[in-house]
Amino acid sequence: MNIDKSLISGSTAMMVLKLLSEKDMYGYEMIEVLRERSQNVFELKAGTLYPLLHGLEGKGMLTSYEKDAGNKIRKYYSITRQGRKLLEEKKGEWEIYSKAVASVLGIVPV
Amino acid sequence: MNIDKSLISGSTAMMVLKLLSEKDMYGYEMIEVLRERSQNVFELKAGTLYPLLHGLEGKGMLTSYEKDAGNKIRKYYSITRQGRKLLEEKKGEWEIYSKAVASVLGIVPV
DNA sequence: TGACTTATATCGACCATCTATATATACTTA
DNA sequence: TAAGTATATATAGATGGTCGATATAAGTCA
Repeated sequence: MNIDKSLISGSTAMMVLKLLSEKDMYGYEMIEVLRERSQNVFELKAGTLYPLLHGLEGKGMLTSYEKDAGNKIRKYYSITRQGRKLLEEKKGEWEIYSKAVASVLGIVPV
Repeated sequence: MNIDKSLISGSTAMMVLKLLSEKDMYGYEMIEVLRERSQNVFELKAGTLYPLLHGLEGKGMLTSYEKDAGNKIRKYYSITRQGRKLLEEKKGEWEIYSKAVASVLGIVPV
C-alpha cells in the first residue's frame, strides 16, 4: 500500500498500545499483526517500532521480559495500567481528530 | 482543543487544498475557516501555514495574486488543476488510512 | 496610549518516521 | 553446501511536518 508516510504520524503508538492491550507480543509480531489487521496499509518498519517500544517502556507504559521460544529468545512487551490509560486517551483524540478531518472534507458522518 | 500535535501531520495540506477547491482565500482566512469547520479542533499556526502555502505554490498546486481589501493588501491563493488532482489523491489516501486505523482499533465501520 | 486583532513571513527546534546498517539464527532451495 | 530469504532486535543519521518565537505593519477599541 502506498499511503503518504506523513499521514501516518502519532497514531503508531496508539495502535501498538491497542495490540498489547489484547495480549503480550514481541516486536516482530506487532509488525505482522499490524499489517494483517490493516489489510496491508500499515507496513511499520523495525527502525520505527523498536525505538518507539523503548520509549514507551521508559515512560512506564510498557514492561518487557524475555521468553524462550523453542530456539530463539524473544522479547515480549506487556502493557501497564498507565499504558491502558494512555491508550484510552489516544483513542479519544483519534475520534475527535478524524471527525474533524471528515468535517473539513465535507464527508457526511455516517 | 488539545489534540496531540503529532496526530495532526500530513493532512494539513489536504485540508488547505480542500478549502481552496471551494473558493480563493488568503492565508489568515484559511486559519479561521479551518478552525470553524473543525469545531475548534484545528488551530493551524501561521508558522505552519505560510511555508506550506509557499511550498504548494512552488510545486504548481496553487497560484497567488494580491488583492486590495479596502485598506489592506491581501494575498489570495487559487488552486490549480494539478492541485485538484492532488486533493483527490490525498482524500483517497485519507479514507484508506482512517479505515485502517479503525480496523486496528476494532472500531466497527459504520 | 496601550493592548489586541488582522495579516504575512522567517527561523530554529522538536519529534515521528524512514532508510541504512549491524548482528545473529533459522529455514529454504538450488 | 552455499546462497538467499525470513525471523528478530537494535542503533545512527536523514528527512519532513509542525510548532513557538520573533519580526513587521496597519487597524480597532477601551
